[in-house]
Order: sequence, then C-alpha cells, then structure tokens
Amino acid sequence: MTRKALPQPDREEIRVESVLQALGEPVRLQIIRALADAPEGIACGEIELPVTASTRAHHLRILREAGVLTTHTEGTRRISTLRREDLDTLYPGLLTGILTARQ
Amino acid sequence: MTRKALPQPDREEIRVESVLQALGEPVRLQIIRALADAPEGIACGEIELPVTASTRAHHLRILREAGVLTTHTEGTRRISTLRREDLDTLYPGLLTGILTARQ
DNA sequence: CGATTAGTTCGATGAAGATCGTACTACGAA
DNA sequence: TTCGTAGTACGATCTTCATCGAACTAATCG
Repeated sequence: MTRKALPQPDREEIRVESVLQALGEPVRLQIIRALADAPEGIACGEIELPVTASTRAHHLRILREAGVLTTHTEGTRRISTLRREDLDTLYPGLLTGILTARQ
Repeated sequence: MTRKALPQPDREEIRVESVLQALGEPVRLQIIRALADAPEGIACGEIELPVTASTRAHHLRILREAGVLTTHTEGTRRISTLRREDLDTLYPGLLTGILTARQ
C-alpha cells in the first residue's frame, strides 16, 4: 500500500488570500464540508458533486495548492483530509466560522 | 447632514459563499483591513488602493451586497463600516481569523 | 499480460469578473 | 446658479476560471 503525499504548501507558505479564494466557490465549499464530516479523510470520488471527475480533480488541486487540504495516495485511491490544525493555527476561528454557517 | 443607508442584505440574508467570494480578492481584503482599523467607519476615497475610483466603487458594492460592510451617506461622502456584529454572529471567528493573519 | 478502476492532465470553450474611461448624480460652497 | 468634490453607473475590454471530453498514468485483479 503506497502512501505518497501530493505537493502542497508548508504551513508558513499558506496565504489567506489563496485560502479565501479557494473557499469562495460553491463546489469547493461542498467539498470541505464533506471533509469536515470525515476526519479520517475521504476519497475524492466518494464526495457527491454536481460536476465531472475532471472538474472535481481541478477543485481538489486548487484546495490542495491553497493549503486547505492534503491528499495522499493509497493504492489507486486518493484520500483527502482537511488541514485543520494548520488552518486553525494560522487563522483561528476561520474554519469553525465557516462550518458553523452550514447553510 | 444626510444619513441614508445603501441597499444591503439583512443579517439572515447573508450567505457564506458570497462573503467568502467577496473576501477572496486582494483589493477587497485590503479594504476590509482598512475598515477593521477604523471602527467609526471610513470614507471610500480615503482608503489607499492601487485602482481607479470606479473600480473601488465596484469592490465596495460587492462587499456591501455580500453583507460584509455597510455604507451610509454623509453629505457628499460615503462612510463604510464593517458589519462586525452581524458577521461575528453568523460566522463566529471568521473575521477575527482573517484579520489575525495580517500578512 | 490485458482489463478494470481511480484519478490526473491537457486543450478548448464559455461565463464571470476586474479594470478602465467617460458620463452622470448629489451635495456643498462661492 | 455655477463650480468643485465625492462617488456611482454604464459600456468595453481583457483576464481569470469553471467546465467538459478525451487522452493519459498508475495500481490492482484476473
């Protein structure tokens, strides 16, 4: 079982603007809400989304490159996890604030 | 001295997506940072920004329509203020989280 | 070795949206 | 009322980006 992580910014490289821009998109918000419910991580394909696989991959890449989530490979699947600790440290309250809204 | 408020959403009409989308733009982030430093409000023109007056007006409108700030007229000037209480109530921690980053 | 499954990458397209200049409105001062 | 100041609205342009299909990579299973 392979366990390779995909390229992502270190904690100190994360920029608020990128994070906010990443979160300010409906589909991507849906993704992080799904991730918030699955602390152990979730396979990209398992998240129900109104877009094709390639668009989904696009959004996941943006979220990953912004530093919002981390992705590692497990066999043929890619497991994504919220970078909760990093985000909570950098912007305390931000994630909770957003998730609290929840509609 | 006139004191008319411009159209903006009520607290219960504010949507996270619009707020995040509004905040996820460099110039607009600059604006709310300036506003955060001026609790009494600030005239649009007094904020130093790398854009023309019309672009500035455009950004202020987006922030206002998203529910991030409120604007009222005082004579020929328009004073903008962060809707801190509303945002803190709806998304506790979000605003603080963003402002904490502060570069 | 195929075949299958999970996902990415690429190029094209169309829709948003950031920007500007110009024209306009509203208020205050002379 | 005429002038100047503060700001908005409109239309055009240019850029960014969400979306898709098709081709590709990588791992697993027969």
